[in-house]
Amino acid sequence: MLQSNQFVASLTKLRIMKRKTSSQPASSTPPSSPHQSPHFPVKLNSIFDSKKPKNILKNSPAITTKASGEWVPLSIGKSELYLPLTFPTGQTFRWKETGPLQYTGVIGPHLVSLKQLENGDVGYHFHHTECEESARLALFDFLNLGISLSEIWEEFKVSDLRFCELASYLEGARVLRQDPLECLIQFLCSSNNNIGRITKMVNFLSSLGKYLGNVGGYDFHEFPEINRLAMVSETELREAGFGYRAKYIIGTVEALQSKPSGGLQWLAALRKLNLEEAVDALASLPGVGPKVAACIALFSLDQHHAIPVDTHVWQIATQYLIPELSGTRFTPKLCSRVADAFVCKYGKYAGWAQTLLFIAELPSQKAILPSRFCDAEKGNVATARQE
DNA sequence: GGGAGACCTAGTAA
DNA sequence: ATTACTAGGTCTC
Repeated sequence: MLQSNQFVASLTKLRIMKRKTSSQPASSTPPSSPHQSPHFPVKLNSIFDSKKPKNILKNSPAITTKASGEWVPLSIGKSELYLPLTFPTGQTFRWKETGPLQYTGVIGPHLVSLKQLENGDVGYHFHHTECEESARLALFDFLNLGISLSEIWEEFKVSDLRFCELASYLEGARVLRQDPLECLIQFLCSSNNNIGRITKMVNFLSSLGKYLGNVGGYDFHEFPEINRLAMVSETELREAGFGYRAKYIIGTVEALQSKPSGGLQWLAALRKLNLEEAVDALASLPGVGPKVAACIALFSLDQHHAIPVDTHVWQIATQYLIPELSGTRFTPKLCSRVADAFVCKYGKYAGWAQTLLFIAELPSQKAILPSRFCDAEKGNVATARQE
């Protein structure tokens, strides 16, 4: 078992003690944006504005914020959270890079920026929030700070030499605790798709939510509620480039609306089930198969040993975990086989281990890893491992 | 039960 | 310049 008590304790302390210790010198970086803000078809917004002028885009006079000012330190250090290995690695498509080592996103109703400070720690800054205290709680929750990354990594390192080596280069790759609805809809968009287009699709849906502000050239919105999502037609989604996933969104939103307890509550309840039950429940939604279900389970439902098995993970697994299957083709049936192998090797937090191994396979990371980590990838020609 | 095909689309490789 | 294939899969025969 894992003892993260001290860690939680220190966090609690952090929360309780009003930082009277004069605020960090804070490397403030107003996010001047070299980025151009993504564009969405504007027509949809106007269409729906007329239908339901409610809380959609009631853009209070454009709050254009800069994350200047103070970065409040989380006091957890880089080993607990390194932003570039946590945010742009496929867990969420809602956060944007708004500066050097700086990412901005929305948690519930709160618009927040995070920045890796010069001392390695992470600082946060709320742009738009009505209650600083609840925003902070939401942030800690979202960052999954109740779990000590370094503690669980210690166990992985002991049992796996390769993990140990990779970990020294890829410190701070944390698993987030996202909102289940947001996570579900995002990964519905992800099937058989690439990050660029997924991001575009997620941006489109996000823009239906309440506008919160602009940071670094990006507009940020609360994630739209189920009823708001239900107002979009399949045709509109297709026109927005969703392809066949349009009907997944429509179908899933309808299914959620029809839940007796309400879709939100139904989703929230999945956090209390065991992994298999949660995955089965998710898979009852159109467009949710084993891979997507595992992503949602791991990234939003506290199912820390869920393993999203895709082609990459299949490669990893057949190379290092179940070499007897190397060379064979990946089929959905083998999903559970792979997942089992990961859990067997890494235990309760296998999903967290998988996350690091997955990140190590990304082209962006391969580039900065010593070449010996890449050798085995080409094929199993020279699987020269420790023998 | 499980193995092929089809499905949207943009980007890259032949 | 076309064609084929891939990319964080799922659904349907």
